Amino acid sequence: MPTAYEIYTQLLSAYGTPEWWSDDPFTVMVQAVLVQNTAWENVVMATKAMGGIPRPETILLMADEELHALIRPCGFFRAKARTIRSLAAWWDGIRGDESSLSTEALRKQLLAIKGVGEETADVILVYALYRPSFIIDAYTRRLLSRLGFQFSSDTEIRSFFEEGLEADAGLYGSYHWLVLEHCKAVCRKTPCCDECRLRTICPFCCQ
DNA sequence: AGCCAGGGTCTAA
DNA sequence: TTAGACCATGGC
Repeated sequence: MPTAYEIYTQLLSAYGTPEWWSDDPFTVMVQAVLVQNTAWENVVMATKAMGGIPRPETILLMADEELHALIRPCGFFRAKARTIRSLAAWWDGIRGDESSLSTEALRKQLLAIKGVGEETADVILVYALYRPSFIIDAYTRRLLSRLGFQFSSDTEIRSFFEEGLEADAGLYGSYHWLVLEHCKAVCRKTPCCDECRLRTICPFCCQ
């Protein structure tokens, strides 16, 4: 079985240096909510409809109906609008002094927001706040499963990565992005080829 | 037509 | 503490 770092280097050599989500923290927060159980293309659609993700202050001034209409293509628009509003208020309040808070404290605050679960909290911590908190999503679980790992909980998966890697937000962000690149290319729910069944990371098959 | 997409909450047992 | 229902839309 490969180590967490060996998986990373394989992905890196296969897909090259990954991109960062966005340099604007609030954009990451909003898009992280919009993409919940939704195809990324729908998030792009909504982002364009808004002419870019608005500032938190702007979101807070919008009527529900307006916000609903803008994010409708992403689905679950009532719940997501509420979550985005909560995030806007939260970020508007602590922006600037968040560096004095520990990663765990920030994570706890994020999880206290309705509509923000573990994955979304970790995405925000890594890509918006540059804190190392490993992101575990369906693709991560699927890739590990294909590689032959049998974890019984996300806690175990988190330990596998966080104990096998430097606690570095840049590394965690790159890792998550690479897993995404890989799974979009080859790791669908059903193994798509013999290479996948053989538990090999195969970036070159099954487009 | 039905399934999937970078989830999360709530409820029941 | 875990499983299942539910939330909503767009693409294929």
